[in-house]
Amino acid sequence: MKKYVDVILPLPLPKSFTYSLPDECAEDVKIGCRVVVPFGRKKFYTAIVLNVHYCAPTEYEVKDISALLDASPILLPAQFKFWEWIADYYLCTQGDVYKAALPSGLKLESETIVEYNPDFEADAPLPEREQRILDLLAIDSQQCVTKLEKDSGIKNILAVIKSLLDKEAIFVKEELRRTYKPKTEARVRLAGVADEKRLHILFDILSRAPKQLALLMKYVECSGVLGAGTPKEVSKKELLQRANVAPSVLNGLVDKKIFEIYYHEIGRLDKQEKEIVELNPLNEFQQRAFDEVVQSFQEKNVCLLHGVTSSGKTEIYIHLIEEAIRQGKQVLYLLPEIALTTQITERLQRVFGARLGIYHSKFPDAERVEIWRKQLGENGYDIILGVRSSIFLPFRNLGLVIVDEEHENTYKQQDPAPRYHARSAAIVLAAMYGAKTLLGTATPSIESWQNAREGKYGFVQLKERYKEIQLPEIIPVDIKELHRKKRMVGQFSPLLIQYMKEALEQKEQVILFQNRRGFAPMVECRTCGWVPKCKNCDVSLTYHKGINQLTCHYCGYTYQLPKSCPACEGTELVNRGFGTEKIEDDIKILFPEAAVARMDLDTTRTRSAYEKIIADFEQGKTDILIGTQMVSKGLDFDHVSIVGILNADTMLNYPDFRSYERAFQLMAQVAGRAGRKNKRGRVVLQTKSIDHPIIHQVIANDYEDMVGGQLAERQMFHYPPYYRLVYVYLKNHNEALLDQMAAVMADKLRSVFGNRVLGPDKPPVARIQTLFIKKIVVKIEQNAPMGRARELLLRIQREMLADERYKSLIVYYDVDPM
DNA sequence: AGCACGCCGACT
DNA sequence: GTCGGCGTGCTC
Repeated sequence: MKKYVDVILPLPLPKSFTYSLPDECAEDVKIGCRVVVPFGRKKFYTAIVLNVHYCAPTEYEVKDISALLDASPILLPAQFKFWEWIADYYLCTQGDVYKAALPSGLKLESETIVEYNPDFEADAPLPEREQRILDLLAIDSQQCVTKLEKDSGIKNILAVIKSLLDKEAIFVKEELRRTYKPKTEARVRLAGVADEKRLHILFDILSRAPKQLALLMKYVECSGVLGAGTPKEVSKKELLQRANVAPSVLNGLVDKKIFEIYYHEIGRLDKQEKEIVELNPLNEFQQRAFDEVVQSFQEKNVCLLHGVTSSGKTEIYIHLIEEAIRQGKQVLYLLPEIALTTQITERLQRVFGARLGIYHSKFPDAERVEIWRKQLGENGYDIILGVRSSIFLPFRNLGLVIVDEEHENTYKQQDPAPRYHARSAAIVLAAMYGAKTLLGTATPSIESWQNAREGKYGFVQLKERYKEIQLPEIIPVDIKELHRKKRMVGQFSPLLIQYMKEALEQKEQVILFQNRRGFAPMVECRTCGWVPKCKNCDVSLTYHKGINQLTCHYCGYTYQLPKSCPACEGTELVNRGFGTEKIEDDIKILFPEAAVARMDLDTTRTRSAYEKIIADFEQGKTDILIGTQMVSKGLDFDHVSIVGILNADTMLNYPDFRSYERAFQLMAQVAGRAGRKNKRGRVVLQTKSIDHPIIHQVIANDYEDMVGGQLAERQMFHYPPYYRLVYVYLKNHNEALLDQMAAVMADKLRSVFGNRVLGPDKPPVARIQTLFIKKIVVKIEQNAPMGRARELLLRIQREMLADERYKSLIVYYDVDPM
């Protein structure tokens, strides 16, 4: 009987697709295996088998799968359940989840390759664009479409290719791009027999080639080929190193057919055993917190650990991990992207050695593929330390999930779908495995705080700082007043400059913090006030001094900086706004002697760049570190005596219901970087709103006061944690039609959800790549059944799209937006 | 998503 | 009159 499979494709399509299995692989296909399938007219995708059955579809013609990629599943059954939950809860497709979950090395896609036909002779001169493609193909006869498009600069390249194809000037084929290559090592062995007799003959032959002879001897020594048992394998690199000869010597021996080179597949993962140190004993307060956490896990699945900065939360995590491993369980330790530094990885590596695996988006993809594979087997890592996406890794026996810095909003994926929150998803994942979740932070998110207060989560507090480091002194500076009196030097108050001077004189370090949000550097015409904007998106462009270009932060499009203003022809285009780059320039003028480093998205593109900035600062090579929120995360520096918060108002004025909460968290975290073992640190907090309650709460480090105030507001205005939010985004090319559709959709929503619906509104960025956007907010009571609300939302979406007039509407959701 | 088909305006 | 623009629909 013919066998069929239902598969998930890596596309935002709501349903699965059915393919038939050719007889050769009918027996071997299992749920969770990857298969290559043809989809649409020419494309091939890697799909995941969801289901194997004998039920022949009748509505359409079924295609065969093209290939089976796995002998055994690469997804464990528990993961399917988890994917389903994510797709359901966050209102996206399983294909969206699949795309986010697997490292790209496991998702091969086909690519169209264009090949030149050498027999082609043109009857007539070709159109210019077609000729241009052929000229490119003359250089390299086989190229992929994307490359040709880039090199030729032709916009609608498909039409040109189709025309050339009709003339039989070119051929096309679909090829699977194999992104994952196993790492191999070149190894050396003797060609032919390797007994003592032959070796003596070889020694004689080489008597006049001393270098080659020495290399052969070294090989004999390394491989133990004359000893008993099988000779050891010898890597080329190691042999050359130990014999201390040039590669040409080895090549000579290969040419003489004495040696041969072969390649052996090796893993990329670090296997070398590290020296393992004993756990640090917990101090009295940590021990008490540890016991309380263990206690709370007796009754509750989730526990919130609220520990002030530098209270040694990590040490408690380490002891909990140790405990979980002793019980034969696996641990997932989540960190926000920016906090995953060498500091924490080294600390864990020292204790857990090779039992620790690290999963980070800045690691090479091939390495992530290998970690995935290792996790599938029986001896996966005991601990995975990773970012948001590591919740998708396979686990056989998960026992504990730690979400460190749980308040961090980078745990929420913004774009593209799935727009999931790794904290919430991790709690669900843990529950599926019967595992426990620990949320740790110095400044809990209001949601988690509320859950703890209501008894849904356990709650443990740790109020004593480690080694009695004092909390820093926070000094507010009213820059509104100083600006009025013209006492400010650029972005710096006299007090901050004075403190910085003192610190630098005493060889102490300084951190300056400038929130990026709302403060991107822009260019403005001094004469008419013209500001360059993106031609696709409704945003002003950001100026990057390093590359002297303007970039759109939404679509990534770059522009040359115009020489004169296109509106008034004025030539004075000035820099507006104070990004970290501008501050760096000013500091270099104010403190020419000081070594300055900047840490923001631009300077930390690569993992090594990021680590270098931190290492330099740690080792005192840098005196002043200027940065965005990145500097606030989980870094412990020993010689920072001054922290400057340059402008608190950018955080307070952000138009978002979470802005006060976030401002408090950010400032509290940044302030926590100041202070050393024997000297109290100082934080200069510059603000124009000196009387703002949040400023007072930061100065007093009064988290509970902040929460109290915020909870009251959230309850009054119907926001989380009392209500769940769902943002409904609507997109269309036609602005007028979009407005109309948004109004209709909002009415429909109001007819079911009543006054829980807000909008439609224009979001801050109302147009992205020629698509106009509208946003409708739906608020749902925290204790209302979410499943029912989701059904209603989806029903209304179906109704809209069923209408002849509205079928060009694009709808997507952001559940629990940040 | 990505690709083909089909309908409209600006050019030879 | 055709070429090439993009809106619409379908993919097992």
